[in-house]
This record gives sequence, C-alpha cells and structure tokens, in this order.
Amino acid sequence: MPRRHNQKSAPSQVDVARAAGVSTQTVSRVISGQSNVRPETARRVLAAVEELGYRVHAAAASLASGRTRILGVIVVSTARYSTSAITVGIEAVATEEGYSVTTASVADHATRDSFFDAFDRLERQGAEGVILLAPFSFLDPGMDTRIERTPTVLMHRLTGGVGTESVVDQSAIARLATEHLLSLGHRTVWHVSGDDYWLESRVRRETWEQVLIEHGVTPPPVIPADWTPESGYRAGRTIAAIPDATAVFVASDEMAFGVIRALHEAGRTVPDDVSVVSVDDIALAAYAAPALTTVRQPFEAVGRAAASRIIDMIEEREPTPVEPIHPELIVRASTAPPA
Amino acid sequence: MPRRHNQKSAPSQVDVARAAGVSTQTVSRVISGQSNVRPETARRVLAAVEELGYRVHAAAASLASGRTRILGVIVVSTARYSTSAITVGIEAVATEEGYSVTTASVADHATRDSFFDAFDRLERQGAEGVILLAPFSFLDPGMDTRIERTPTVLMHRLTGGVGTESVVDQSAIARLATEHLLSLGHRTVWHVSGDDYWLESRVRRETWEQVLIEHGVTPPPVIPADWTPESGYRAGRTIAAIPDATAVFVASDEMAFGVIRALHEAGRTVPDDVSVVSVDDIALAAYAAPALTTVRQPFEAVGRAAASRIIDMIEEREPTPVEPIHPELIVRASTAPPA
DNA sequence: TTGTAGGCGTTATCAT
DNA sequence: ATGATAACGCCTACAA
Repeated sequence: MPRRHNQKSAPSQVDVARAAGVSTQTVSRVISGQSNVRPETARRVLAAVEELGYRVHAAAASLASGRTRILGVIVVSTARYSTSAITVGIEAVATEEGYSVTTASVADHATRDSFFDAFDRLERQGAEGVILLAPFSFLDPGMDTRIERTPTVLMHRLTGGVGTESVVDQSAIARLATEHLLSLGHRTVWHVSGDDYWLESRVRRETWEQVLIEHGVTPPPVIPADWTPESGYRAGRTIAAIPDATAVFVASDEMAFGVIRALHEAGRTVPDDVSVVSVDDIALAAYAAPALTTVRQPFEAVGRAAASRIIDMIEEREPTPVEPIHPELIVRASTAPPA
Repeated sequence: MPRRHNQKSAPSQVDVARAAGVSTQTVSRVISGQSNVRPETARRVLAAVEELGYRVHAAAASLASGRTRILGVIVVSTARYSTSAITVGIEAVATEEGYSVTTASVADHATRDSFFDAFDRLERQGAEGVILLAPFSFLDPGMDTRIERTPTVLMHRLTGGVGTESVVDQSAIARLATEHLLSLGHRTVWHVSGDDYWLESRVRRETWEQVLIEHGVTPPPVIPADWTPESGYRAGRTIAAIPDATAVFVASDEMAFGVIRALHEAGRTVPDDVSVVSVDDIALAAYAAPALTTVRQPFEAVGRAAASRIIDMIEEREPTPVEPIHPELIVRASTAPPA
C-alpha cells in the first residue's frame, strides 16, 4: 500500500510553524494571504515555507474548508477539434481563478448511465461545478437531482431546468450558413448533418429546415452523416448523384473535406457546380481545395465563457458579463452563385 | 464563503453506520469491498448507502489514506490533434484503473518556470504521478527534484534521469518517412520541420539528417516551420522556388496541407513534380488532394501506454508489458518516384 | 466478523 | 496580531 512516492514526510504546517516560532494558525493566515498578520511575522513564516519547501496539502485543506476548487468537465472521448479547443479556454480561466480541472470522459454514443457515472465520479472527486462538453439534455430524468446539488453548465442551448446555463447558439450558425447560400441565388440548399447523437446536429438541421421554409422552399431530405470525413465522403457521393443539387450546407469542416472529395471524383466542381459551406473554421479549412467557406465558432471564447459562468455559479456571485459570442461567416472559395 | 452548493449535509459514514446499525469501520469495509464482512451485514450497509445516497468524500479518504488516485497531465494549450488523441488513451486507462485525471496546461512556448508551476499545481492537488504531454527534458535543472518525489512519464524518447520513462520513438518516424522517399528513387529529401520548441521536431530533423548521411547524401538546409498549416504554406513557397526539389518530408500532416497548397499554386504538381510525406495520419489525411502518404502515430495507444506506465510506477509494481508501439507508413497518393 | 481509538493536515471559531 | 482548540470524514491499527 504505497503512500505518496518517496514523500516520506512532506513538511506540514506544524513544521513550518515550529520553524518560524508561530502557531499553525498564523502559518495558515500567511499562506492564504490574510492581512491581519504583522509583516515581520509573515516574513519569518514565508522564509520557513521556502526553507522547508512547504506546500499546502489540498486534501487536508478541502476537508477542513469544505471547498475543493475543482471544476469537472465531462467530454466525449473522440479527438474532435472543437472539444480540445474549448478545453483550452476552460483551462485558461480555471487557472486564472485558482481552480483545477478534472476530466471525466465517456465513450462516443455513450448511454445516459455512462454520463451519470461520469458525473458521479466528478462529484465524488469533489468537483464544485461541472461543464458538460457533451450532448446531453437537462430534461433527462436523473439529471435534475444532480444539477440541483452541483452547478452545471451545458454547451448547448436548449430548454433548461433549474440553474442550467448554456453558451453557444447553434441555431445562428445554421442560419448564417443557409442564408449565405440562398443569398448567392441558389434555389435550395441540401444538408449533410452531423451525428444525431449530438444535440447541435439536430439544432442545425432544424434551423436549416426552418430557414428554407421561411424562404418559401420545401426542404429536401437530409443527408445523414456522423462528423467523420468518411461519412462526408459518402454523403458527397449521394449529392453527386443529384443532378440539380447546387448548394450544400455541411455540418462540419471535416465532413466538408469528404464531401468535396466525392464531388470532385464524380466530376462536379466546387464551387462552380456545387457550393459548399460548412461549420467550425478549423485550422485546415483555409487549406482545403478549394478553401472552405465556413461559419467560425469561437471555441476558445466559448470555453472561457463556460468556465466563467460555472465559477460564478459556484461562488454565488453575479454572472460576469461576457462579450456575446457570435458565430461568424468566413467566406472563402467553396461557395459561389449558381452557374 | 460558499461550501458545496446546496449540499448542506452530504451523508457521511457516521450516518450510514447509524442507519445500518454498525460501526463506521464496517461501512468503510463494505464500501471498499473487503471480504471479511458477513453478507447480511454488507447488505444492510449497502441498503443504507443507497437510501441515504452516501458517497465517499474523496478529500477525507485521501487525507486518511495518503492516497489520492489522481493522475496529473501537463499539456500545452494548443488544440493539436495529437494531444487530444493521446488524452483519450490516458483517460481510458485511468478510468479503468480507478484513477481520475487532472490537467494543467501551459501556454505554447511557455518557459521552464511555467512548466514547474504546472507541475507544482498538480502536486499540490495531490497528483500521484505526472504525464508530461509537452516538450520537456528531464535534464532540465529543477526537474530532477520533482521527478524524484513524483513519478513522471515523458512522451519523448530522450536521455533520461532517474525513474524517467518515455513512450514514442520519434526517430523511427523520421526514418520511415525519409527512407520511403529515398527508396522511391529521389536523390535527396528536403525537410519542413515543426516548431523547435517541441522536442520531436529536433529528433525528427536529426534523424532525417542522419538517414540522408547514411545514404551518402548531404542534407540540404532545413526549412523551418511551426506545425501550423500557414507555416507549411510558407515553407511550400520556399520549396517551390527550388527547381530540383522532388521530395519533401514534412513533420506533420497539417503542415503538409499548407505545403501542397503552395506547391500547386506555384504550378508544381504533387506527386508528379514533388513527393510529400508527412506525419500523424490525422483523420483528414486521406482527404487531402492528393491523399497524404504519412507515418501514422498510434496516439491512443501511446496515451494508454503512458497511463499504464505511470500507474505501474505509482503502485510500484512490475511494468505491465505493453505491445511495442510502432509507427506505420501509410502510403497514399502524395508520393511517387521522381519524374 | 466487528468495533474502538487515534490521527491524517488544514481551517474556523473563539479567546486573548 | 496571534494562539488554542475543535472539527472536517475517513482509514489504519489494534482489540475484542
């Protein structure tokens, strides 16, 4: 039964107190930067801390204080660009605010119970708040009891329950993309959707349908895919087989690479024969052939906002005002007016 | 000073013990699955646990036991595919083994001190082992005292100090790529390197040089880049200006997209005029135009291996034998014999 | 098989 | 400004 490796006796407050000739309480005060300590005393304590290499023991501190300053993040274990980019933002804010981040991942297409397991692992670990970087609805039975005791932030805009928050407006993305194609003069817009397991897939599809209807056009059938370039390629073959398809809204850049490949193989040129607009603006979007017109999601800002929000909730303070996060249409070379 | 949100009084072992009519010690035994408890007693305890919604308090448990079962991971905060893919593997093993994962990120191009800060944050948090998913050498002064008290795994094969381990053979990657081009009949191979901040950049460059020398050719000057597609693009323009360049080893797929774009814009066809081989095999590699010939790094396996290794070190048991992790050359359409 | 006692390292509370 | 003392919730060691 190993204790901490080699750490026979990390110095404790008692050691520091003794070395500095003060009580542990004074050490505690100095460490936590309280003001009511004579400068001279503080200096002695700090010297002893330095000398002994003392560092607070997080477990002991949180047992005594009831606070852990741990943020939990639930992620789906696929190496998706969006996920890691959002995480960068979360980490940044957490560190700034003195929180640490622990992650619990669930398999792609995981069941509800896997999510609850992950949630419970984080709670057991002491997470004071949880960010759900994963497709999940607050409406799910079983979720309510959890978000009641632990502040939770979703990354999806949905009808929420008590204390729920969300950050990204997926609907605006789909609208931007679809209206861009329409405004170019295309009669209708086809849609290659992401995996329906993910909420944003559904939201984007619904908005796309709605925008078309608003413009008086009957939505064509959705071409389902699953976020992977492979699935985009298959969808592209489907589209290539539709002679009068001239515009496609693809739910992610990665899929757009596949779509374009399939189109080109079928002898249909992008954007001359078919316009393609996608979503994300990953680093490679500008280096596709042709460069992708896409709706940029400011992932890092999203992560920062989520972290700020959850910390506000934990500390029960007024929500920090954040710049509204707007998706942005980046027009490059994959879209054009119909021939 | 908020305590845990709404959690006025999470039930403790004492509550469970009282409800089940046993001592807290028996509760503890049941929870930790020890065998020396009468089945009937265990059942009563479990019923009480269920009833009250009891869960162990991690901080209290680790304060008492001296164990946290926390794994620390230091990552550089850029949304790189490799990083998130490796993380997936780490998480998987950690969860299987009952560990949780805490992340500390440092800025890209962070100084040594930032790394030490991150390391210290993880230690303070109670990490029993640390995986350095970041460019760092054990030889760095200041590192030795840390790895002495906390088991550490690097993701880079380097000369190591005491108790150091590493997982990926970056050198094999560069050899595979360079020899592939040479075996195709190219006279020499140019190299677009990654950011020198990252150790693998240097290792790949050195191996590339060495392989060329082994084959009796004098290495041309390195074309430096920084992992981004943009930097690849700039490097590609440089190469396009070299009339007799027919083969390039690019240190990452993302940069290869940029290189190829620049080459095409300059009227040089890939692979007819110039062959390009890169590294990683990201999901989009097969959807580049032309599809990339690349050296696949089995990132998830790497993550799994790193996690297994660090857990073995923590628990002071014999290293779990792992399948050797070999990079693999995936030949697609971006390489060909010289014209 | 079960229980009792003590302590893990810190912070909160109340004195001084 | 500083200190004494009592938790915090659990686990280890030992006793019964």
